[in-house]
Amino acid sequence: MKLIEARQQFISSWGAFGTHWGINRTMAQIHALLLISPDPLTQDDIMEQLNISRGNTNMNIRELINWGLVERVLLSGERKEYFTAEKDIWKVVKRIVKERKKRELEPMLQLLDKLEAVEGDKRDKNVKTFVDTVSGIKKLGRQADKTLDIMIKAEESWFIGSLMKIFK
Amino acid sequence: MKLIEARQQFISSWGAFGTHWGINRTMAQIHALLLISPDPLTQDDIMEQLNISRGNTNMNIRELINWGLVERVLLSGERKEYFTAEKDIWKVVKRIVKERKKRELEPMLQLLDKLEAVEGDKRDKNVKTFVDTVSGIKKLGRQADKTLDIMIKAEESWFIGSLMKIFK
DNA sequence: ATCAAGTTTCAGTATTTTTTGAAAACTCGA
DNA sequence: TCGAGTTTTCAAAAAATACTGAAACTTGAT
Repeated sequence: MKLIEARQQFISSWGAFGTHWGINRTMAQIHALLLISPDPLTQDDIMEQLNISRGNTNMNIRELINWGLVERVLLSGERKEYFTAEKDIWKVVKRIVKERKKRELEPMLQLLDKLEAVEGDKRDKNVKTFVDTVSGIKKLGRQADKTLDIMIKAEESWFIGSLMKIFK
Repeated sequence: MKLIEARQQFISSWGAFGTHWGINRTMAQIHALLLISPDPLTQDDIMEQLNISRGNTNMNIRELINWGLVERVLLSGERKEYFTAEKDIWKVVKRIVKERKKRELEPMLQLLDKLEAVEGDKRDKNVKTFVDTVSGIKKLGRQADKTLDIMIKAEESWFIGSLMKIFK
């Protein structure tokens, strides 16, 4: 397979992959493109390579910057802004985990705390089932929260090494 | 907070949560409703409680059954089908992990194997960056794959216990 | 202060995804 | 075999989401 074809396939699969995880196709594709580009790219480079409009490109780059996956680079003597992606995949994963934890897991746990304190007699099976379900999710959620915290701080080598030992 | 209100909030948040993870709102809400219902429900119960159409209800229940999160129950003497959700959250998580691994992670790893073998000279920095990126993702992906396999087989108590010891 | 290069915004449009509802198909007792 | 009760399908409609392109804005050199 030629490089040009392989790049195309990587970008398109990364886009499709993203959509299964609540990330929009274009954002994932821009990320993919930057991941496999040795040098920083301009907005125009990205527009041209992915065949998307200026507005779309701009919005999605901004979102990637919010997620901490892409950064602006200013090349001396250049007026244009360049963009580059973090290439260390372990760092990328940690960033994503950290953001999603903050945006989704933590608010969910807060809500569950509130819901667990529902009024009512636990002898009512509706109340009992509700409280038991909420408690169960909360317990596992809290555990996940702690585990992810440690993962976020870990070095890749340490992380993989530990897991290998622990998990058989 | 009254039970009725708490249930409503749980269902609606679970639905919103789902949409961030590539799961459609209705499917997540039906799952939520079944999780907090002590007894099996019929299609009509679900339609009524969530205010959705028969077709929508039917398709999403079927999808939940495909995921192994919900099962049909036949009550003796009843013509109607009833549905119930697995209540053990650890089992639910394992099922979801197992399915998504099969549907998404494994195909991605296969693709990466193919892409890594791209033709071209590694002294070309475009080739080098591409291959390095793909290899990096593959390496982490394989690790995740192994780790998730072990998690899928694990008991909740063992899992939490181990993590607690290892991670601090 | 002006201008040109570059960036951002956002109303309108297009696309994708989800939902509806009615018809078809199925199921089983009489 | 019939038919009432029930489930399933799917074309069309609605809703949600993403994308475009042109105007507004920003920046920095002259």
